Amino acid sequence: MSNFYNSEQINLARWAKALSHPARVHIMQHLSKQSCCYSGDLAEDLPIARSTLSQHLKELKAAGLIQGEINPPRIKYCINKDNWEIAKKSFKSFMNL
Amino acid sequence: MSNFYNSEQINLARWAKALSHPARVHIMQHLSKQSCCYSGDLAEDLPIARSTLSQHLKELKAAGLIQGEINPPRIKYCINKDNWEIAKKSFKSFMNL
DNA sequence: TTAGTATTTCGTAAAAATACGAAACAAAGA
DNA sequence: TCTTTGTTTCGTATTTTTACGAAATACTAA
Repeated sequence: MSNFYNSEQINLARWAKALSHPARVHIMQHLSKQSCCYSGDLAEDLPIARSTLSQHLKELKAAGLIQGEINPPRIKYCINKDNWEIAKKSFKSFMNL
Repeated sequence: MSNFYNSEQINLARWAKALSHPARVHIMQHLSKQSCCYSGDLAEDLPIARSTLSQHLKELKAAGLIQGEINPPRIKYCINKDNWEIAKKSFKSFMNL
C-alpha cells in the first residue's frame, strides 16, 4: 500500500470496497436487521451460486465487517459490531453527516 | 444488471464502488473542502500519473459524484451537490446514522 | 462405518480495475 | 501560424474481481 494516503482515506476506501457489490450490500442489510444468519439463508435469497456467496462472505469477513461462528454443520454469520461502528463513524465524518 | 437487487442496493453499491479507491476518497475530500478545483491541483497532490488521475475523475463523474466545467485550457471539477446529497442520504439510511 | 448436510476451497474463465507513457486535443498567446 | 499549457484518450500490461461447478471438509445421525 502506498504510504501516501492517510489511514482515514485507506480505511474508508477499504470499507467502501467491501460494500461495492449489491450482494454484499444485501448481506449487510440482512444482518443489520437480524444481526446473525446462516450462509444457507442468504443463499436462498440471492441469485448466485453458493460458492460465489461464500466468496462475498469471505470478503466482508476480510474487511472486518462480519464474523463467522462455527455451529456445525452450519456457520453462523454476524455483524462485527465494533468494526461496523468504526466504519459508520468513518463514513459519518467523511460525509459530514 | 440483474433485476434481483433493489435500486437502493444497486445505488449504494455504485457509490461505494466510486469511493473504493484511496485516490478517489482523497479527491472527494479535497472537493468537499473547497468545492471546486483543477485536475492539475490534484495531480500535484497525488502520487499517480496524470492519465491515471484522469481515469479516476472520469469514474467519479460517471458515478455522478462530480462534474467538470471546461475553463480553457483547464477543466474545473466540482462536486455534484445534488447527487452527493443523495449519496449521503443513501449511506445515512443504510447505516442508520 | 456410511450417508447426509452445510459450507468452503479449488481450479478456472471472463470481465473489470488500475496503472503507465505516448499521442491527441483544444484554446491562448507569441 | 507555431508553441505552450492543461488535460484527456489510446494502447497496453498487470492485477483483481466476479462467477461457476466440482471436489473437499467437517460434523451429525443412522
